[in-house]
Amino acid sequence: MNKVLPVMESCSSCPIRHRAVCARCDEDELEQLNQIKFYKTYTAGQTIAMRGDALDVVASVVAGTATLERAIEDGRTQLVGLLLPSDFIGRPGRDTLQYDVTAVTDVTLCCFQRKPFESLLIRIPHVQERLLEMALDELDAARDWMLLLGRKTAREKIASFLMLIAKRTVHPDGQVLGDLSRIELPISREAMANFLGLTIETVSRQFTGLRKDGVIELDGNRSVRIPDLETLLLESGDDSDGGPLI
Amino acid sequence: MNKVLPVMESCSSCPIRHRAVCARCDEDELEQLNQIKFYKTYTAGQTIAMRGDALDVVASVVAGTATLERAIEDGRTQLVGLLLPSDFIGRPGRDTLQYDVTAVTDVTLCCFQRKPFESLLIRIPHVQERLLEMALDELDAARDWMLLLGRKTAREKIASFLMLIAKRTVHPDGQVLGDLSRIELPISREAMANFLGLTIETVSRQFTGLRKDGVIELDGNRSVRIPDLETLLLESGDDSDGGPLI
DNA sequence: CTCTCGCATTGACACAGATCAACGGAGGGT
DNA sequence: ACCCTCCGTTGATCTGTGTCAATGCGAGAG
Repeated sequence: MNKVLPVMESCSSCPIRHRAVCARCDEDELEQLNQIKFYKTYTAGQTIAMRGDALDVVASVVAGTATLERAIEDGRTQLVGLLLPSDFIGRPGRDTLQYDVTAVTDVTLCCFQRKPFESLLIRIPHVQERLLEMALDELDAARDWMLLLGRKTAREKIASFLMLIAKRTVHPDGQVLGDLSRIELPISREAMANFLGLTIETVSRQFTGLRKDGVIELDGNRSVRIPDLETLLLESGDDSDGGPLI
Repeated sequence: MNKVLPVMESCSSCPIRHRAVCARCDEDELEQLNQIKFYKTYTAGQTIAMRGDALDVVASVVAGTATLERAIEDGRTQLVGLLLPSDFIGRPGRDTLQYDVTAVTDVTLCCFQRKPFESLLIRIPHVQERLLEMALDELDAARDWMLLLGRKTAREKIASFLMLIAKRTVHPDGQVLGDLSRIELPISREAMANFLGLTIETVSRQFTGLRKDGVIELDGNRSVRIPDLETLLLESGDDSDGGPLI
C-alpha cells in the first residue's frame, strides 16, 4: 500500500481536488473541508456498499479500482460505472444508493459525512456548481456507453474499452502516468464482460482476435501493449474526427 | 395545436415548474424567470439541434416528444434520451451539445437564453440544487437503461419500454393523465429499435409475440392496451419487489 | 516440488436476433 | 377513384454471440 501514499498526500491538501472540485477553494474553505474528511480502505473483493443502503457518506477514490453495478435476480449483471482514482461516489441530496459498489482491487477512499458536506455546499456554492458539472460529465459518459451497449460489435466494444482505459491512464493533473502504449487492465475478464454486455468467452475470443491481427500485444492477462493507438481507435468504431486522441 | 394550450398556461406561471424546479420559488423569483423566457415550436421530424451546435439556450419540453440521439458515421444510431413534456434540454455550464435533438411530433419548448439563466442561478441557489437533482435522476435513468441494453432480451426490452411509457403517462403534478392500461406510443418502430438496441423487424416480432400471449392488445400501431400491468412488469425482467408499480 | 484453485483460453454447437426480401395497409395528393 | 409513399408486418435464412464443456496456466499453500 506504500505506493498510494503520494496520492493521499495530494489528497490531504484538498480532499477532492482530483477532479478539481476545489480548484477555486481558498485556504479557509479547504480547511473546512479537511475538518470533516476521513480515509477508509477496503480490500480487493470487498463490498463497499449495496443497493438500497443508506448513503451517509460521499467519497472520492484515492487509490484502487471499484465498480458500480446493477443486477437482476437471475444473476445477470451490468457494470454501470468504473470508479478509478479521482472519481466521486455518492451524491448530495440522495439518501439511498441505487447500485452495488465493490472494490475490485484494494481501495482507499477519502470520505465525508454527507450531512456536514451538504451544509458546507450551501456555504461554498462553487463546489455545488462543480458537482453539477461532474454529474453532467458522468451523464455524457453513461450515454456514450449506451451507444456502445446498444450498437457496437463485440470487437468494437473491446477496442472502445481499451481506449477508455488508455485515456484514463493519466494523472488527474493532466500528466500522463506512464507510456500510453502499455496499459494495465484494472478489472478481470468477468468484470469486462459485465461492463460491455458480453460473456467472458466472447471477451477472451476478441482479445485473441485483436492480438492475432496485431492490434494489441498481451503480456500476461492484465497488461496490454498497443503498438498503434490510431489503429485501436479505428477498431473502436468511434468517430475519428475532432480533437486529439487523448 | 389547441390542446397544448392548457399546459402552456401552467407553464406560464412558472416556466419550468414541470419538474418542480421552481417549487420553492417566491413571486419575485418567478417574475425574474418569466422575464427571460420565450416559447419556440417545432414541427414533427424537424431537427431541434445537432451535435456540436453551440448551445445558447436551455429549455423545458411543454408539449410533444423529442429524442436525443447519438450516431456513428455508418448509420448506426442509439437513442440516448426520450424527451417528454416536463423534461429539460441543455445544461448550464455547457456550451456545446453532445447529441442530436429531433422533434418526433410537433414540439413546444419553453426556452431561456443560457447566459441570463446562469446568472439567475447564482441569485437563486435552490434552483441550482434542483438542477443537480434532475441531472442525478437522468444519470440513474441512463444507468438503468445500460442494464437493459447490455443484459435484457428483446422481449424484456419491449416490455420495459412499455412500462416506461406507462409510468410517464402521468401529469407532472402526479395526477394520472388517462387510463394507465391504455397507452399511446410516442415514437415509431424505428425510434423504438434505436432506443432499445434492436432492429425494427425484431421490435415488430416482439410486439406480435406479446400480443399473441395476451400480455398486450394493439389498437392500430400507436395505441397499446395493457390488460394487466403486473404481467407486463414480470415480462420486463425488472425486480418486482419494493414500491408501488407507478 | 506438487497440488489445488481461480481465472483465462479454446472448441463445438445452439440460438436469439440480424439481414434480406416480399407483402400489406393507412393516409395523402392529384 | 387511383397511385404513391411510408411504415409496419411477416417469412426465410444467416451469423455473431451465447452456452456448454474441456483444457491451460499462474499463484499460493503445503
